[in-house]
Amino acid sequence: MAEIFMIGDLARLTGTKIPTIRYYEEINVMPRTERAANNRRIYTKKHLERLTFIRHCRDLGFSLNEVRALLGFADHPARPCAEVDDIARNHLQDVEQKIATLTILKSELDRMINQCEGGTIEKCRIIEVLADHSLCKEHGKRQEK
Amino acid sequence: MAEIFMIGDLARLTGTKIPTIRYYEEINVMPRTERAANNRRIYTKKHLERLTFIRHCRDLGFSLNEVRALLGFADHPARPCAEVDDIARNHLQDVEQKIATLTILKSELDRMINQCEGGTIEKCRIIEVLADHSLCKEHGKRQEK
DNA sequence: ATACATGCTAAAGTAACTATAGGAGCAAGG
DNA sequence: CCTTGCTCCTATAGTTACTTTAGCATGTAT
Repeated sequence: MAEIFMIGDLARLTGTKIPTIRYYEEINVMPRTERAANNRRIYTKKHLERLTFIRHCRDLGFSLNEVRALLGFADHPARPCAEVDDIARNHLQDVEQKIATLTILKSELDRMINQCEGGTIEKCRIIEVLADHSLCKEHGKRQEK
Repeated sequence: MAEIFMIGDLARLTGTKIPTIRYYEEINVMPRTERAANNRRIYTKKHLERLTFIRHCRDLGFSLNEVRALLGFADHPARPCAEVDDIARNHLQDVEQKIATLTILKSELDRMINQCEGGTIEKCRIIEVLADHSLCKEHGKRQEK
């Protein structure tokens, strides 16, 4: 039995705003769907999965272009590995890089927060750390792509 | 002796593009400065420090509005720093969540690549992993501000 | 029958820049 | 003296990934 969803259902189930879903359709990240007699979009479980996938990727910091590439994997599961291997490795590197950067970021935030003793701003280490680049362990490595 | 800087100096010293500095001025994150006879912006060490602060915040993923708030705090050293702490803690949570999910994604990519030995990726679980809502601890809280 | 929710399209607005066009000021080289 | 090259200026448009608004049609509940 084919379960069907309206756009609002997808929105609720994935935590995406309705115009965003329509936007994804416009830029061909989500496919154009069938329409009901009243012109409303009709979605299936496949669409729900695809949208969930897209949103997770976005949450993880992939650009929509990267998401398009990742969707490429999902869309052609039978493609020979050789064609895909490269892309996969690149994405892995991407992910590793992101984890690394976020980990550094986390430790800085940790450090900042722990040094703050709840006094006044005058003595707030957070502000101090943010103001003084030399207190930052990692520098010179701004902007990835 | 008052050291002065031109916009290009600030750009070099902070790793910011020149149009970005002008943009910061336009949106009042950086102040309007004095101009030299030839209409060029003149900056001082204060400006350099402020820009460094801003860039550091941005690198750590704070929005410009958050930066504005942080700059406001920095300007009022006598106030309690609980609010600063709050902004930082919220941000830390975000970052921790992202690391957790990326780590799952990484192991999935690892697995995909290792399993790929000249065959096909019939069992591409990547979409399942990323489409699986249950792997996402935090949901319903997409979109912070 | 009349709210009120839900859907549609099209267009404009937002954040945080980045890029492009066109032009001025000034030092050094031929 | 003139041109080349560097840095600066303003103003405008483009980019990414959405969000908001306007105006209207349809569907469901009372």
